[in-house]
Amino acid sequence: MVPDEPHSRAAEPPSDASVPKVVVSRISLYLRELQRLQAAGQTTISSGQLGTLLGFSDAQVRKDLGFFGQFGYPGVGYRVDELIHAMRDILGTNQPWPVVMIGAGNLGQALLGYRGFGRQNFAIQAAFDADPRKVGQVIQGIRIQPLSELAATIREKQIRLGMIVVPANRAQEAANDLITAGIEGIVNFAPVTISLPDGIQQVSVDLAIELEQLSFAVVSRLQRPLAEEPTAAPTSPPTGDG
Amino acid sequence: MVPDEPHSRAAEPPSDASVPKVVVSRISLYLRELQRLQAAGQTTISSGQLGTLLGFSDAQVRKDLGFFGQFGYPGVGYRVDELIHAMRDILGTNQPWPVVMIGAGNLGQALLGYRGFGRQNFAIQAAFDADPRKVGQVIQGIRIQPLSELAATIREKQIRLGMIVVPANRAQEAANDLITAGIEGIVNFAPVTISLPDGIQQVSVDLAIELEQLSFAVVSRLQRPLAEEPTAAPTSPPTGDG
DNA sequence: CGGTGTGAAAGTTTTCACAGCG
DNA sequence: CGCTGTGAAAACTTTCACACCG
Repeated sequence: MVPDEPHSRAAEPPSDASVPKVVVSRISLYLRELQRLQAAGQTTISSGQLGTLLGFSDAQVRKDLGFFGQFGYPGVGYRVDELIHAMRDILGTNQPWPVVMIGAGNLGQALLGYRGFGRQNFAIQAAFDADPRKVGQVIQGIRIQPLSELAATIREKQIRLGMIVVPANRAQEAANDLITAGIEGIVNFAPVTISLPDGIQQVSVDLAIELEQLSFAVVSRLQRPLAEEPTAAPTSPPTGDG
Repeated sequence: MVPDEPHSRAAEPPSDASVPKVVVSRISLYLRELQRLQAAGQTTISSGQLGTLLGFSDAQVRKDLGFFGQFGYPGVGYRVDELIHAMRDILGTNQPWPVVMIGAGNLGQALLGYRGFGRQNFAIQAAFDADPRKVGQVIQGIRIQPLSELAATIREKQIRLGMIVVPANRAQEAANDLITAGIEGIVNFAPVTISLPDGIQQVSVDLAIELEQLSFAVVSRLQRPLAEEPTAAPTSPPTGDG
């Protein structure tokens, strides 16, 4: 327990050692669930309830939160709205994040229209494509711009995050363009490894790999003797509003 | 070392304990890189080279492969084509996987046209939507069907994997439909936790969460003192053909 | 040599268990 | 009471280091 700061409850910066990635990914899951509970009118929740909804132990929920501060009330649990605010502070999403996209193909166009970003304070503010036939088109209210305008737009709109949605053989080039323009973090949807300078953050999403992980899970379960597991029925799932 | 099987080199089933998920996800990355190297004409690779291309240690590459069998030649490394074949055996992608999709909105339509699936032997063979205005439309060569036809189609086409690409409030319902129809694994793109019976595999992709992980990484780096890191230039990345 | 495969050591994450609090 | 926050123990993952191989 920290002896100074006798009253503060807010999120502290990750005071000394860095927080494991897997903890941060669970924070996002907690937040998503809490937002759902908030919309359903629930005002407090215990670590045990929250964990059960997501398949984690109560101790894991508490340990994860413990990396960032003290948010709970002994005997009561956590106040949902407070915890949401704290987690958004942790993740940085109490502030808006304008995002730039490179690649306006099939997938890029779908991302331009994806409703899930706005709620977490992300907004694609500009989109670029190397194909002159795409440039000038307006998709989901965003005009596709030529790459020559990338750096100026990023500067003017103060954009810090980029998404790469180009074919694999163009991805490194797109990354280089983003870095040159001063971007600080990249989500890469191209199915290829890209190299970035130190200090630039990246997250990768490879859709085919997600399916591979699933096919592995399916075939490896069949090869295993498959013990216990009494074959539950898919009728009513836990709707989780305690 | 296994004393029997004096000659076999092929992938063994995960003989006793289960393989950590993180190992399987790296296997997918190794495979992706190996396929790129194969296309570039490289025929052998060492654990050190492969690791360097992906940012892992040589020991980690060898340990990961060690979960599944022995694939290397001391003093030489691994034969690229052999290792690709072995990894596809491990992941299950030497066989074709027909896939069913529920939800033909923005994102679903983009996934119907995504070229990256075919190479790993996945093919979306049928797509469904609850909206009668979508039903009957042909998108990327696939006719959108009504949900009433789901079970029959899955049976006829022997489909084992499903993708959920519906809004959050429909996702559990879609999952239940898939389970009832006999699907064995689900990729869930809806931003909500879904409950499945034991034995049904799932993988989740939440696009907003990916961006959250990125914003966390960006803001937490700024709060940290940011030691060392001599600021490399984004000029020529390692193209990796040793 | 150059490189694999693998026990043993080191490091990391999860679970346990309980003092303390409203 | 019921639940948090947190050290300590257990479980797991990564790195080390080296025998062995062609």
